[in-house]
Amino acid sequence: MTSTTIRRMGRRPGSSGSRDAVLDAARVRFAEQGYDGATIRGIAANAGVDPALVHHFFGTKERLFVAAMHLPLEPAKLIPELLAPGLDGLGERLARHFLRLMRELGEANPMIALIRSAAAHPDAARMLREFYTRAVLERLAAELETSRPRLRAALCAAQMIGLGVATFIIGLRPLVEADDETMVAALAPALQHYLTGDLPP
Amino acid sequence: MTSTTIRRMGRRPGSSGSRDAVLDAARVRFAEQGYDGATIRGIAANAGVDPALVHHFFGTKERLFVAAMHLPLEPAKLIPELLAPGLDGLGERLARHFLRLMRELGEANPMIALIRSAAAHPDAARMLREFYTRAVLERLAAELETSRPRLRAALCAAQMIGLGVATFIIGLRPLVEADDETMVAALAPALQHYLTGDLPP
DNA sequence: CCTGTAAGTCAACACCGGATGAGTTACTCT
DNA sequence: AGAGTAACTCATCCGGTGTTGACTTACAGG
Repeated sequence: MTSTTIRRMGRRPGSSGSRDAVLDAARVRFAEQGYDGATIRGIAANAGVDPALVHHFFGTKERLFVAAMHLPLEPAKLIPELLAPGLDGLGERLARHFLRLMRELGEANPMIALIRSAAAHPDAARMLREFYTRAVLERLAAELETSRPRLRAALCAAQMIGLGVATFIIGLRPLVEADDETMVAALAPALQHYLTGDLPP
Repeated sequence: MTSTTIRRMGRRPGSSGSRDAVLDAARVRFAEQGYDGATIRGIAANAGVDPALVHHFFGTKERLFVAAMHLPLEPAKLIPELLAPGLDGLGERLARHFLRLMRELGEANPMIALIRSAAAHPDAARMLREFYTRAVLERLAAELETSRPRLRAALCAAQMIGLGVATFIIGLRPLVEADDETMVAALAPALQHYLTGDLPP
């Protein structure tokens, strides 16, 4: 696991990419263990670097966390793109996009990291809530031409969060083993119902 | 917060109920902070008791956890009860039961505690997975007369887990504020679709 | 009454993780 | 070439945690 590279004092020749190595390692460990579970020492070891260097770059564990969690997501582009073809089939497009994203992010999945961290760390919960509310919920609500758009967006979010938790954190086998097409077939109608189905006023 | 009761050495006269106080406090703190976040000292303080007494009763933090997490659920009774009236309306009955359960459990909710703990603690994830698989999924699968019953049960679980996380851990406002009837109207058709809708073989 | 046992406290240990400050080496700019 | 700064390591501190062992007080059974 920890590479047995020889360490010496002082700066290395050339550009080392240590900063990025730390960020990558942080993403993986935060995703695997959450904010509290991940340790600076562990992240540093994965990055092949002294723990103090992490502090040199990022100051505190908290600042490292927010630096590592910058999502590779552009809701500002994504949402109009998903909405463009209209409300018909939106549930399916959402399901497909979500599943693809989960697969692509792999073991350094910042969404899983945030959920894991939110579990024991109210600040992370707040980050997640505020990010989602501002970046997704409000934006989607503005473009969804239905009743109670915020509630609908939140219901979709809950479904996708639940899928992530059940699959990647709890590891329920039927979900882990299901292929994407099956999941799309299962999810799309439910999401579509949340988005456009009848709701009491 | 911490009561300023006078402590003295040795056993107290009468029956103190300390053991139960510790269990109650443990349920609350584990639910609020997860396994790692909750501390023996904190639990002991809430119970108005010395930390060492917790060890005296339960030995280790882990054993306290499993003692505190014994769910007030009887899936063996619950599932036949929900299934008895048939597949029609099962989604709605499930939704109603789940929402009522969540409300009743309040701040000492062991399900939230388990999810929080599972986030950073693989053992808790395993507990949750095994409990759910054995007590709910297999039992439900045995009685659900549809295709792919395990996947269907897991999809329902994912939806309910997601609702719990989004509402109680992340705190998405539209979900926190929605009344039960609205939630039933939203959830029931989705759950019903998971249970009896079309799925690829 | 007396003895074992359970309930209860206190003080301390050992460990771990975040943080710090000093010291070292390399790049960059003038 | 020289000075300043950034990258880097080492040793250490400090607080918080689970856990332990010794000790004290009450209860229950013979």
